[in-house]
Amino acid sequence: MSAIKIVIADDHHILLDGLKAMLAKQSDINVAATYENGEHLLDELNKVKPDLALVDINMPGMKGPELTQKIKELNPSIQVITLSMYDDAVHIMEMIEAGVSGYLLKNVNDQELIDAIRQVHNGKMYFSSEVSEKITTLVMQQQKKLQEPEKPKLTGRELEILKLVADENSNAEIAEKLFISERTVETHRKNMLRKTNNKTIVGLIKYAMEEKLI
Amino acid sequence: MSAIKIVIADDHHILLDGLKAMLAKQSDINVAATYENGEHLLDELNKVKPDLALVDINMPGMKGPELTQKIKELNPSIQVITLSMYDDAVHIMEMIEAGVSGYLLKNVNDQELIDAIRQVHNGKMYFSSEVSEKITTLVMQQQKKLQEPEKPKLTGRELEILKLVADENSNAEIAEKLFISERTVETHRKNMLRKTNNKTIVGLIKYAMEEKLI
DNA sequence: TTACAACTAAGTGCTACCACGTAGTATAAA
DNA sequence: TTTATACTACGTGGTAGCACTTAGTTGTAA
Repeated sequence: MSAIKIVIADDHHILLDGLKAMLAKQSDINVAATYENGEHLLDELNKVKPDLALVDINMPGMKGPELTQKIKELNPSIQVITLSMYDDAVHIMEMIEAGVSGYLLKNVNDQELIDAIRQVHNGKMYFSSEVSEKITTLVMQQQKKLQEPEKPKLTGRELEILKLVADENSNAEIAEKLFISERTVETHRKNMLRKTNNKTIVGLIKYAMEEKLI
Repeated sequence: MSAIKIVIADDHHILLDGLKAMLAKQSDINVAATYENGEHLLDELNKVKPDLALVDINMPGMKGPELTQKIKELNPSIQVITLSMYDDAVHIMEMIEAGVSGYLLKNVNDQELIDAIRQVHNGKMYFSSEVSEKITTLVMQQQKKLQEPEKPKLTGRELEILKLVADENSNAEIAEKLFISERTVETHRKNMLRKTNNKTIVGLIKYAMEEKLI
């Protein structure tokens, strides 16, 4: 079986040199080329024809998600593993959506990186443990959201009145400002309380602030 | 003038190797030792007697701030530069408080790192531009805070009542729960309104949420 | 020992808000 | 055309909250 041909893009060339040296020691891995940015990697992609690309997530110019997408567009059979210093949900999700097969944090050790490369080359996916945890949490949150009853939507008029209430206007003042009857203002308040499952205006204000409505 | 004797602690040994190789090329810099964690560095500090320590901020075991403090305790003349992948205010401030002379992000290029080492060795401080910006912002926020009228402080009892109010308890319910008179509850509410410059409970709840009191 | 802050408590009267019900009009969706 | 939603509006009655004031007790700082 021939060596896994990989290319690397990382603007941090101290790391790049280290990676290259370390991976060169592996008989089943062949570092075909390294690049300091995504554009150069893309330029040579069709010429080099790697099996796998190891890309930094945060480079000057093209960022990880965009680079990954472009690699996948040019040749979907090329696997992409990202090396990231970010373990937050946003970065992870962006990269997964872009089509990475692996997501490693930059504090990864040699063996784990090599394992990840081999595993991804065998058609599996690889995420370091911190990243896996984040993904699990995200999936759970997503499911929880789906189970939750959808949030009550306030109408435009109701929001208008809510803002005035939050501004410490009395019902009489609101009625005056909106040229409507004080009764109407009360009706709107009542409807909002019902929709948001609150007993008093206090709960409504808390709801509004949590939902950033005011 | 003799070479600057430095030691490096970083658990990411790919980076460690790269750093060592790169710095070794500088005639005025002598990498005396490298360590994979802070404890080892401290153990040998008195033996090696470096001029300057380059430390990672996030290592297994002892973290950057603690390590920096200990280095400074053992020998205040040793300068510390940290290499961090975090550019947030909390990490930066912790390291500055711990006594670092430089704070560089891990995407630093060779020349900037070398410049930083030389500059810090000459008794100056060095922060990479992103870090400087953060510090500037922080200082400005601090000054703004000082100019602002100090926020009214609510007493413990008042906070207790505020939380119950925010939980949609009526004054009567609060009185019952706290074994005090309803009058007293009213007095506390009134005092809070006065202190926070609010007319109604709505403003007080908004204040409490903004200040994360509830 | 004085002075102050915090917590407690009370009286009185007003009114803003709430509960509950009813209902007409306009607009958009089915 | 029917149905649903949003917006409008009114009545009645009850009460929670607010304004304004005064004041005793306790702990602590000066």
